Amino acid sequence: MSKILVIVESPAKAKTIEKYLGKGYIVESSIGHIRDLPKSAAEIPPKFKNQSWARLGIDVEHDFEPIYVVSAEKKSQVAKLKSLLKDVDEVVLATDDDREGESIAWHLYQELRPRVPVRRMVFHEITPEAIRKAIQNPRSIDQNLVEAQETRRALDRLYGYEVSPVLWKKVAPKLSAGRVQSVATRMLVERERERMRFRSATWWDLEGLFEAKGVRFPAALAELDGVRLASGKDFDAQGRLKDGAKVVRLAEGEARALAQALAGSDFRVASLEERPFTQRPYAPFITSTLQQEGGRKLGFSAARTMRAAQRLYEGGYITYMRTDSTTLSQEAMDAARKQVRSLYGDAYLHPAPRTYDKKSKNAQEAHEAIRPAGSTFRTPESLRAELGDDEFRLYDLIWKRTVASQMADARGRRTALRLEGAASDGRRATFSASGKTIDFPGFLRAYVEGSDDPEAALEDRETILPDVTRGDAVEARKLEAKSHATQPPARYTEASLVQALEAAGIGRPSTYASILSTIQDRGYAVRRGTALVPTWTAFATSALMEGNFGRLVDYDFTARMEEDLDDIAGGRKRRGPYLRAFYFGEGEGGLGLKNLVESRLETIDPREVATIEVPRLEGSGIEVRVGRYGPFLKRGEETANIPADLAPDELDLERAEELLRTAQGERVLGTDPGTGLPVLARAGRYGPYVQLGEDTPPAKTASLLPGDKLEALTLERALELLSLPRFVGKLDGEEVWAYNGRYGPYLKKGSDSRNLGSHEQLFTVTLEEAERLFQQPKARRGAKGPLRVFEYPDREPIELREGRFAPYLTDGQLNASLRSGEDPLELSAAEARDILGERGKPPKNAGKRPSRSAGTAKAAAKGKAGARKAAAPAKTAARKAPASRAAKGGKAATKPRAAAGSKPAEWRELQAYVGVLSDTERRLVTATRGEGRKVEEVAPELGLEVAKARGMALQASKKLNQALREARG
DNA sequence: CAGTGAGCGAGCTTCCGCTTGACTT
Repeated sequence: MSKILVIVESPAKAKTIEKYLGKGYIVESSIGHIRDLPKSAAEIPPKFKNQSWARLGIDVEHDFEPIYVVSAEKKSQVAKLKSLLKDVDEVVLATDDDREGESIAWHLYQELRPRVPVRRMVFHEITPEAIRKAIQNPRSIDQNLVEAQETRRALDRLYGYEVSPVLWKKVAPKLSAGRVQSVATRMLVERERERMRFRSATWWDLEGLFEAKGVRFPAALAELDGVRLASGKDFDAQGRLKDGAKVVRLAEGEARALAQALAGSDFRVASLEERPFTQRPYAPFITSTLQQEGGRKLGFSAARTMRAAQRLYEGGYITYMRTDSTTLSQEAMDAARKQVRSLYGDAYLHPAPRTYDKKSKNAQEAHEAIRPAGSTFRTPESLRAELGDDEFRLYDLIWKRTVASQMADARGRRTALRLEGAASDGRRATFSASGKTIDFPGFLRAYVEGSDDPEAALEDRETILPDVTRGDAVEARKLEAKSHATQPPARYTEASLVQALEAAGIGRPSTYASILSTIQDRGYAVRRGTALVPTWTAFATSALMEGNFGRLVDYDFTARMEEDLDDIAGGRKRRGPYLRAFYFGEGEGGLGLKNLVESRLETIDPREVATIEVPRLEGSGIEVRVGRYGPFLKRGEETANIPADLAPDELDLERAEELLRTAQGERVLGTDPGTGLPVLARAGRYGPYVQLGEDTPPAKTASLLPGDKLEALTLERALELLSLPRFVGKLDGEEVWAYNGRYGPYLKKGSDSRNLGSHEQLFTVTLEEAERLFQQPKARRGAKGPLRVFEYPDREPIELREGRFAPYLTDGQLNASLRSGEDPLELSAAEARDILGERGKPPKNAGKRPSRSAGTAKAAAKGKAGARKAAAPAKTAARKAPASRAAKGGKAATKPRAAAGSKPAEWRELQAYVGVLSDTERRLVTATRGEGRKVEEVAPELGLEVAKARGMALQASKKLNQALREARG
């Protein structure tokens, strides 16, 4: 008997199908994609490593030929499939019937290279008949569809891997950009910008409680003397009444006076309108709506909803949970209708089977809607005992929604009632009340959709009005003036962002949940309650993207891409030309990503990118910037960290001033008894420190030591820190001092120095210990020694040393760092030799450059290409290099000094270069540094604000130092 | 976003979309 191997994507699906197919069939799964472009350097096959395009995983020079690798976690599955292949006579590739599914089938074919016949087929429904029918109608792999997928993959890779590095260099390392996440982030940012520009308007009205025929009901003032009362929709986002709005706007006093004037008035029914309505049930669940309702009704995050759904699917309780199709199979339709009839009766059944149009853009519809599995739906109650809590609640939701989708419309009436009364001042007031009566609940018996807006949900409930007719008297029980305010547009929640992305055709059901975690993991958004609040980093990134890669964050970008992919799938376009236009800019309207990125790397000024526009701070001289240590405010030389829990739209001028006043972390600890000067704790660019005196420059500063916390610092400890350096004693006639330095604690004796083991030793080290330390050679090469030494008969020994970044190997000529997977303890001599041979490199700075300034180095490296714009790129480079180092968790220790080894220059040395300064700068520095006067005193004479003068003085000093360095060569 | 002296050495971060465990807590 012949055997057939059927390969599907999901193991759970494989299990189900195997049951239906029975003997003669082996059903296995690929577990999704089996191959992909290499993710990182470690996955790139060695033979491509030297190619300039290797980091992309796509040979952009040869028609965008992709490199595919079987990722580590799929290797065992691929091996399993290969071994199963040996014993079968035929292979059936039954992956999903969409672009990705077709591609998986093709990759399976490529990777497995079966020697037996291969057929491609698709199931749209998992029932014995449907599967048997599919098996009888095989087709071949659709190469155009595969090509469309490959195009999509390449475009996403090129976008992500070309643009992300721009962010690393201009904003912060490890950030990312991508077709989906960058648009998602932009949506959050744009909404927050609206909120930041928003000005609220307030108005007043009257709310009354009326009674007629024994029924009490609320009604609100709608008109005054026939003119409509202003309400929220009459105001614009600036809090102004819209042009041409013919309305009355009541102020508080007027509203209260009117309430008084109406007290005791007679009211009559002026009009009564009744309109019938019907309401259709909602479409069965797809991934996005399931996530939305899971969030609204159950309070689940998108990820939690999907975890529960996955378990339900694996247990065979529901159909596949990653779908964009609202279609129910015939089997499901029958089951739902049967259940409606038995649970609610024929009256509740919609006369004909209901179908729902696909509603999302770019839907691929490879699966059916999410619904209870099987041809008979099990009721939630019957599963109570066997399901976990989350699963039960989610199943209940799915079951209700599916059943409701086949039920009858709800029918009811909406009534609008208007009441009139005359005020004592002669004005005529009209109140309106609305009611809603459900005559026949239909599907509402089973399911009411949740809402993001609880107020709207409340209004949705049934409201009963008394059975009155025109002219009937109505009694006012209570009349109250009430204030209202317009609200800014609401922030996105996880659910509403998914909805917005889906509406724009961006992202796929399988990725919605991970999009949300990506933008949170990258620090573009944080959750506050259910709301997603964009961070300042998101503002900086989005502004960069909008200003420099506008087309890539266009909301229609994906939509246009999808059209092009459809053309490729339909054979009307080719992958090559399309990608060449996108990447190289060939052809009309081609984007030309490669050149765009190159030119933007030159032109984008990181300082500009780091500065964020905040409308409410315009003209105040206060800037918001994102720096290495997070967002901060800046006004001249004053700075203050912006607390993480302050949402961008909450930062107004008042708050900003307050933050600057009590600069975060900055506080006065007390007074130094010795000098009488105040002791301040502050957060600086090199971390927290304490400062003696309020002047600029302060009398003294000292960094906090590793165990110290800025928030918990005491005056006592601060004074201790400020007491450094400590005089330890005299050795050989020279003074020994204990310093806390850039590279840690150390002892200094004349021009000689030694590291100390711990910071506490600064306070405890004795002269005897110091003497011993100075007797030992300097703690460099010899002191630490290699971790291990590998010896070889035929070559120099190789040493394994502890490095600043990671352990590394060296033989004196070549060095190579160990990578994450390589254990320094497990390493063998042979491996060490291989590693050094494979990627050993001679030291870069073999004692050539006097300056380690990154700015100089980068500018120099740019050489010919950058010569034209030498000034601008140099500035760029100077800032970005320290940024990338610092963010790695390295402290100030790795910051390069502009001029190694130079001491702060003396004024008399600098004086010679005042020619490089402007007139004002020169007068300022001469007065402060030359004559020792205070900035506060000099500033008014020069017509400057003190803060500005401080900044100028600092700039001037930098210029002078720069000039001095240049002169020294 | 403060100032406080030394120096061998790097390699990586990142995309979107298809799928589950294998890990630990």
